[in-house]
Amino acid sequence: MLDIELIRREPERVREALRLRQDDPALVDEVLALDERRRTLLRRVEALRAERNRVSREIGRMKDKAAREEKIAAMREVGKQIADLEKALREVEAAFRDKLLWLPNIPHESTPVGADERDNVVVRAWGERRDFAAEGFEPAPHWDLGPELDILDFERGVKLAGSRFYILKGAGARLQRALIFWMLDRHTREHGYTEIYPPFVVHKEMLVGAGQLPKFADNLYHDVEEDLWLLPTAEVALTNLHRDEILDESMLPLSYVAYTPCFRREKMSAGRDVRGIKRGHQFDKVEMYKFTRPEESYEALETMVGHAEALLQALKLPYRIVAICTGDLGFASAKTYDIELWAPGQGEWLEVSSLSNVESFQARRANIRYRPSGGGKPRYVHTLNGSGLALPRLMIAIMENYQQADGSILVPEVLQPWMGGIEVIRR
RNA sequence: GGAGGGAUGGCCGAGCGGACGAAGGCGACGGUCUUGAAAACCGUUGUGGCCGAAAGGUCACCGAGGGUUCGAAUCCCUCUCCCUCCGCCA
Repeated sequence: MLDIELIRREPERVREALRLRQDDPALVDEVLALDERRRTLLRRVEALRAERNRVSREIGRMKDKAAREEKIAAMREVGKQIADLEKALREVEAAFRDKLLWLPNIPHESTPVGADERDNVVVRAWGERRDFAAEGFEPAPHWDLGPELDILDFERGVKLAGSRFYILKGAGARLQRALIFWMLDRHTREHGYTEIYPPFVVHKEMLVGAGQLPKFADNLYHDVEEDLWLLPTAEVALTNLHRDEILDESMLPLSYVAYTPCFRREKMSAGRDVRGIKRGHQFDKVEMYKFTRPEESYEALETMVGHAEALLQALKLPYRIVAICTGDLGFASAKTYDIELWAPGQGEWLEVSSLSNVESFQARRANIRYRPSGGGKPRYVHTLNGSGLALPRLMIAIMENYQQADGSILVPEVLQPWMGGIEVIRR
């Protein structure tokens, strides 16, 4: 959510932000019009309430019966007016808040300007892509390797839950578990994160707080009976950990990491990436999350990118870091880096991590503030989120990059302690 | 799922229709005193909105949402959460 004062003060800046995102800037003017109506009504209601409060206090002290009745009758009228205005105000306020929730974040000045993903900028790359031609064989895609090795079963996944569901089996399931354990260990022991195990379902308000609702309702699963919503990412739970709290500045920065499954309906991606495990309705992810002071959030973003990179370097997987341009930027984000891995089998770059500084966008929605050490008014924190890392795509990259000519897959060295002695996955 | 009890400021806790944004205590902060500290004493100590250049004014918030009333922390209704007992269950 954006600061309404900023929108009032610099509407053109907000309109420009929407244009940069390829969104319609008219939303800004709708918000401003509602804000104006809201304040007009507020002033009128409050003036009447002030009068009622004043006269009611008088009535309490009055002895003269007739004069008293007269005042009560007058206030009864005022009460009716107040009730009418309050109803109008409630409606305008609801509309105002709703509109405000549809406004995306303002891109940071360092976010590259561009229309769509073609304008994203590769900021650096690490590692050498393996030369399969020199080794004399064609790398196979994971959707062939997995079933061949009996570690991946698409048919039975579909049988249980429909398309876009799959089963990991044997060494495949174990490899994913090894990755989760190993990543959590690195983040908690070396990168200073506190591990969190959250509920996998949350109240609707948590999704509003994190920015998924109202705009992305299509992509979420929810339980109608209890109105509980399945996490599309652990970010939703982590954002709301400190909802409605005023933190001490000395507590900041707070760094959390959580492993959770993530659930997405993928309605909007129907027909895209249907092969393999790249885009499922359910996937696992280890998520990093930080609450920082505003002054240090951009530094924290770079640090967090480093934490994700450290994992890929340890896994010896070649990757590149991409700065997402304004036209491709996520709704809540001011600045985002994606980390992409090369998948030689299916021949494409895979996004295994998306790391964003959303500044105070989520903090405003979820009301997360901190008290400056020197005293003074509470201020909104900045929050950052980043995958560290997403499992299916990491699995794809490992399977396809570590495959051998005979169809077996080597287990990356750092994972071997977690694999119970398995060094090579073979039939 | 059934029966009963509860939810008040950073914490504890009073208030149960009229000057209550809320007694009292604790904690925290500032001051007096002291070589320093403690004790004692004095003072300060919530959040948000609206109007205003500011000073200040005003509104709202006593779990949440409705309602009754001239007036609600206090009365009524609905919901949520917590506690105790019973039932059921990984």
